[in-house]
Amino acid sequence: MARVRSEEKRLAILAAATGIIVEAGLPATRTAAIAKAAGVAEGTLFVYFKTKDELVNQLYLSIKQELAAVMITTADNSLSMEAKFRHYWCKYVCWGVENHSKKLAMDQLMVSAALLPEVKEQANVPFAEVANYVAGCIEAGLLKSLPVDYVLGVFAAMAEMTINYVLQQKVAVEEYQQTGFDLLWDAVAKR
Amino acid sequence: MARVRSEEKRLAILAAATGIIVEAGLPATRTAAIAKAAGVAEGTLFVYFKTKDELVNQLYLSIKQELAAVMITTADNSLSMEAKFRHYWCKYVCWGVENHSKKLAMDQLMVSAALLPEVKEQANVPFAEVANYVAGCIEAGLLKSLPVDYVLGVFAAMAEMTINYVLQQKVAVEEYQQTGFDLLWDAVAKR
Amino acid sequence: MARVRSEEKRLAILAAATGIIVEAGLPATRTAAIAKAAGVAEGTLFVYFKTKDELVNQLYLSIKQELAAVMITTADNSLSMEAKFRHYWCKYVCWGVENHSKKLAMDQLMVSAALLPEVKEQANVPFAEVANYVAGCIEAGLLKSLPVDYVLGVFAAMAEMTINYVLQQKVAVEEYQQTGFDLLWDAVAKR
Amino acid sequence: MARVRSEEKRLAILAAATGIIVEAGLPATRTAAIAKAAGVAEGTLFVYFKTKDELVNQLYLSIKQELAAVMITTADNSLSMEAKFRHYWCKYVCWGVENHSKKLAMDQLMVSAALLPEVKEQANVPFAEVANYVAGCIEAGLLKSLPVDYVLGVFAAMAEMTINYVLQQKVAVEEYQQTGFDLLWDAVAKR
DNA sequence: CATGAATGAGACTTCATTCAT
DNA sequence: CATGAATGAAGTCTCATTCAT
Repeated sequence: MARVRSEEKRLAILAAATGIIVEAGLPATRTAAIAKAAGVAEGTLFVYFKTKDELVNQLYLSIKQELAAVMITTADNSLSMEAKFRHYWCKYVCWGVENHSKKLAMDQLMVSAALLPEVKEQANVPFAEVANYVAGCIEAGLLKSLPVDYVLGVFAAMAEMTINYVLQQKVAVEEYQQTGFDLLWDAVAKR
Repeated sequence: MARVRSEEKRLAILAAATGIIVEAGLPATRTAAIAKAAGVAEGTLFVYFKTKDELVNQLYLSIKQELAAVMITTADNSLSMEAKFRHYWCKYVCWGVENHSKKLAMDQLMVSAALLPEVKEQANVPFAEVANYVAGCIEAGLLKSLPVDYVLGVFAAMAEMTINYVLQQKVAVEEYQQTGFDLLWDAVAKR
Repeated sequence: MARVRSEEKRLAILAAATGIIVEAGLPATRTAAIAKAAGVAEGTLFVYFKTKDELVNQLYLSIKQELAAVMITTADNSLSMEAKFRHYWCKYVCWGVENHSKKLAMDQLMVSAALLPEVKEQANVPFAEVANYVAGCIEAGLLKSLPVDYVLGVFAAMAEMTINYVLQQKVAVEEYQQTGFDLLWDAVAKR
Repeated sequence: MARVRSEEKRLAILAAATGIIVEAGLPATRTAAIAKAAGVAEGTLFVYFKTKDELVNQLYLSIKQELAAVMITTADNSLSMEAKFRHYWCKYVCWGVENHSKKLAMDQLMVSAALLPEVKEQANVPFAEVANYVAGCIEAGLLKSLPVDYVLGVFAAMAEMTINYVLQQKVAVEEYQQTGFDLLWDAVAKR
């Protein structure tokens, strides 16, 4: 990390980057445009992020961490297994719908060659709790006997798809959050 | 008469582009590199595609059309409804696993700002038959009462996810083709 | 000169070049555009003119020769000295107004680095008669004692300027042909 | 504070462009060559001029403004009408002879398709005073009753021609400055 | 000879990054 | 640290010319 002076500026740059990536796509996102949108000089951006690639990686991390926080820190341990599953699902979908830009920026970042594999891994660390929880559900016979990663994949794929559907069709999030969960549950729950 | 434009060269360029996009990512894919890999001069690329963006759009179209052809032209009309659903699924997943490069290139193309909305739409035309079929299944009470687009979304999301899983985990496609379909069917079939 | 087959095609190319040079300017005039406008294939242009530069030089020559022909071959030897001077002037101005495109193309060609000095000289040969005539007028005391080239320069400058004025102001050529000649005569005639 | 944009560099670029345009012609003038001759990096040229075309237009403007300044700011209001006319003439011709490069560059710029009509117009604004003065001379009966624009056209055509003659024949400017003015005066003055 | 696909040098311009102020 | 002018490598695309058909 570069010499950091103002966390506020760092966040402004990340936020500006998010917006421009969504509007223009990552390859067409110029550091100059990010700087301008963040209200800092072109050179200042490089005080906070050594390179554009570092900015991309940091942005990825920050968004993933935010999502993890939303899903996990709000989880109530007193919930039943299915209720917790539903909790994770709802938080994911709602976050995506409410943070449209961050979600779309993620879509860009995930296919970027600039994204380092180690950062990708690091970004998954906060989700370990979800993975553990799913593993528990499988062990408990609540979910089908499948690899944890596959179940997580189904979970994420359905969530992403549902977010996209809600945003594109401009339907109410509540309805498809419910419907989507029903499909997901039917898919993965042991009968 | 002068030399005639060769479809062979056009395809060589598209194939070369696919490979390089997968290796380097779309933004880092240089027209010079594509031309060289296709075995033509740099200028020749622009004889076949006016701009790099047009090449990108044509590549998107060609891959989508190939997938549609694989799914649809092989479908047997004598199949039962569920069997046809399974047929579509298997063809999709197998095509993705066998055409790893094209699948990964698509992932890049789909988030590209160069991809024109009209081309995106055009690429969906050949899939109309699948959509009609799904609508029929819903009407027949075989599938849950959901919007056709949502079911198609679930179908595609699960298929893409399964392809990725097979490729990343290097497991046998047959197993997850089967497993994946079971999940999908449990998710969307009316009980 | 290249292998010539059809004089008709050669002239079509020169005519097409004239038009496009006027519309787009010489640097923006593409050989492909000339060929298309002339109704021949791109390669055919190079059968008639080895290079674009040769085409430019030939075009310059052909226009200058046409102007010379118009001025000189129509001159009546029975005319008085002043009348002949006026004849040359009128023919020049009228030709320019009636052959707007050729005149404007000349303006482009004359400042082109592609125009060879030897061709420039060669283009002046047909005008020798005018120069001789002017020399005679000076010797005869009709015109001021000035270098022939300077008088010719004044003649050409005034003619070009008058042509431009008529074309830009869209006034009648007859009026300024007359007015212009009066100015020219007052300028160069010995009082 | 960062480095400040230097007028010096801007002028160096314009001067370098002038020289290369004269040597090579406008179409063969490369931005890389201009930058090198100006002693700046290739990219720097585009800090001062967004495009090559803008550079061309700015150069045209700057030369025209310099000529206007030379002609007008040195004019003495106590001069008689004819003397002022002579003053304008002499300044024009001398400027052209002394600033050979700028004069030749202008010849290239004037026929360039890159030159915007609005810039052409803007370049004429500083010459309004000359036009007004000529109008006054006509009204006062000193000059023939002709449109102001036509008289200005004759003036410019004769001046340009005289400059060219002096430069090509390598004769003394003083002589033809005088001779030229006499011709011009005989041409436009009322007898 | 006529055609137009093929060529590749080279043009203009962009943009991440540096560094003088 | 903040600024934004300066940099120059590198990218896309053009176009005069060649040459297979």
